[in-house]
Amino acid sequence: MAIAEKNQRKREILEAALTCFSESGIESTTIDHIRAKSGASVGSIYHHFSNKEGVATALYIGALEDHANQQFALLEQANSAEQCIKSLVYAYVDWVTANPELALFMQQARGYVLNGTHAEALISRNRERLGQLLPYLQRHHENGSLRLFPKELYNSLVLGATKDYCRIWLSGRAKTSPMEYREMLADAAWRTVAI
Amino acid sequence: MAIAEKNQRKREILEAALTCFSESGIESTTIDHIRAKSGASVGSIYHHFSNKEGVATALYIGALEDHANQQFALLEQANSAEQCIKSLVYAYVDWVTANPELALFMQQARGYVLNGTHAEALISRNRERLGQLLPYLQRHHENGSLRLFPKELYNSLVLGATKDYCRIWLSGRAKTSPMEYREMLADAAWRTVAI
Amino acid sequence: MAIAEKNQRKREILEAALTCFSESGIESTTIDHIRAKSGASVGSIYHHFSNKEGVATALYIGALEDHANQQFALLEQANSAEQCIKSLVYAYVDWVTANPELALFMQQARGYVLNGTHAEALISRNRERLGQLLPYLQRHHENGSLRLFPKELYNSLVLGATKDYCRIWLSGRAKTSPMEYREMLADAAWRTVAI
Amino acid sequence: MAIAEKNQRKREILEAALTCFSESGIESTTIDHIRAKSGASVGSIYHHFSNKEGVATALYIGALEDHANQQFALLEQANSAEQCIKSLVYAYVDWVTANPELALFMQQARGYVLNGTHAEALISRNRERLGQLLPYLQRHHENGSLRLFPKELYNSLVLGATKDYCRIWLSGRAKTSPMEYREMLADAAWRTVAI
DNA sequence: GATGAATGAGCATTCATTCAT
DNA sequence: CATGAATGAATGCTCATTCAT
Repeated sequence: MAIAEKNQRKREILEAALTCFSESGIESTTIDHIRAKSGASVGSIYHHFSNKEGVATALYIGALEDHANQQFALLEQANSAEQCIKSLVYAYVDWVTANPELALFMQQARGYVLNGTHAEALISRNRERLGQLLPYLQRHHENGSLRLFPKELYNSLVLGATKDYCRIWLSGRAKTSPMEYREMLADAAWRTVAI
Repeated sequence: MAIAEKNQRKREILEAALTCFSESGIESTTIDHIRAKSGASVGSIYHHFSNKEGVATALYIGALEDHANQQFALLEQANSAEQCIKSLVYAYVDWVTANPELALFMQQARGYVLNGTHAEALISRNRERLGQLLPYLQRHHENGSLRLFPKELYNSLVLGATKDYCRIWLSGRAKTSPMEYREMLADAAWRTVAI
Repeated sequence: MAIAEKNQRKREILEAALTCFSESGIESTTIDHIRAKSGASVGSIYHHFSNKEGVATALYIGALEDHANQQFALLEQANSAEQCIKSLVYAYVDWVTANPELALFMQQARGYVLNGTHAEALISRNRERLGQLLPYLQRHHENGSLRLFPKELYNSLVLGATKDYCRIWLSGRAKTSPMEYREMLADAAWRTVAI
Repeated sequence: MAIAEKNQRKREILEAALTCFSESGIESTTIDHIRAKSGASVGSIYHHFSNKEGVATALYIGALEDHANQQFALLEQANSAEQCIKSLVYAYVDWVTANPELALFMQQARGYVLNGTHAEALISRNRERLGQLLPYLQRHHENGSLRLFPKELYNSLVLGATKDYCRIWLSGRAKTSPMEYREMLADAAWRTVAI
């Protein structure tokens, strides 16, 4: 379970919220839905999270953290440029298929959360995470095994296809799990950026 | 302008709605916002479009049509597998950079419109359009110049990176116009599916 | 009736609100109380007044206007310093006894309305009204028939006792109508500021 | 400091409440505001005072007591009708300028506290206090140095102007401290009721 | 005495939609 | 076709109060 929260009540609320969000979308989910599904009272929800936005943000940050951790775990085992690139695809596919509800939520959440009060905190955190990623890749640039691309294009080239298919799958428009295309997507990613 | 509507009042409403939608999101846009921006009355909006959903759907369908037309115009000039694949990228980049407001709207709209009354009509229309696309590609499959992939993966492999970067650009997280990366993205797409 | 509003619906709402406000206080009156008493719908209330505060402000301004008009009507008939001063007391007593609900409301409203969005408009309007009052009094200063006091003290010296008794009467703590003490209060006011 | 309360925690709560009340009004002040300002916990507030109303009432009664004491202290030194009347003004002005926060609170509190559970206790206490006042004045009536007025009008005639100006000053609408007008107000009061 | 999590009735306000003119 | 007043269900949120620890 990607929702790591010690306090039981908070966890119950977050889990209920996640289900509601991924079933009906964030904006269509009402506090009362979350209340009904979580068993907590309205007041309790507001006691632990200041806002509906607060609930979404807590979920969002937790998921981001979780995904980043798994990504780094895989990256650290990679010994070549190829393994490195493929790790990124693996990490994405693995996380999405392991947490489809959260993954679906994350797609809607960006627009919702990034308009809220916590936008700046999130953006700086994201930058930081990206900064941690770069050293891994740069190592291989120097070896000459990676094509040169504008930095801002890299992520899209490596993960674009994977993200797109995952999105389609999560929305129900494709039936086959990304897991089955894991290698294919990793190969394609590597082909895209390899010399 | 991608909004082709002869009736002036209807066009005014659609244009106002588009601006509102892309500024604040579809769900956060109220009929009253559209009324204020368009200069039409509430009653008039409901007279021309039966619904808020009706406004969004009209916009959505018009944009889809427009994009498809441009896509086919480019595809018809393509003489090789490579030109064919690249045309798809070009068409996407060109349309998005020419209609950024509409493009932003389309991303949010899918979720909104596909829950509404017109969902089925849209889905079948989409299938149809995809059906029109296939002959172009199949021609080249038979020539053996394209890799074999599961059909449902094709779109993501070809357009995934492009769509991802466009999304980032539209959201303001990247500054460089996709237009500048048009060739790079087209090359990458071709490299991904070429033998 | 001190509520002069041509639009019938608006008047119904204002009258209902006044009754509620003077019965239960402004803060304790809910929009739903006003809705029930006025027969209008919630939406209609918000259509005509942007706010609960908007309702209170409309009432407040209307009452202020009405009282000021009556005050000037009396003042214009006054030919001496004494008549002038007494007119102010008469106007106050007459208005309060003629509009006890409104008068009660005005006392609570000051604190409520003057914190809201319209505070500044009200303050400047009040200053203006006070400005119109001064010429009447100054005429008599020059005749030497009035004691000299700091300007900011004048109002309290002339009307303080009247206001205080009216307040007590409105709150139910005194039973005798201020109307019965009209002359006594006017005499006292005159004695306070006369040479 | 007019808040005399031996128990430190209770005093902290009362002082915090007073500040909140006079800053934002009684109804707008929440238990949580008081909690934050006092440093006590919600539970602690409810332990010491059974209610929000209980907090306000404690404050109200304490202030009433304090003011009454000062009033009698001055009255007892008065040897003539004139000194007696003026003492009442002095006591009022002195107390208000010494305890502006409390004074502001008292004005709002009447309406709030007199609707609550303790209303009757307060009213009878007030009557009692008024009863204690009468002998002082009656002494001078018999001497013929005071005008005859209906009993219920007396307080307003003597203190009306003073109360009114203090109210204006407390609300910030007048800048000059009542202290500076102490003699003027006392003279005016005397002129109003003297033969 | 102290703490703060939990409760839930209550409230102001929003907004899509209808309909008489 | 156009207008905008009217409707009322729905929603996010507040806050006094209780109570287990």
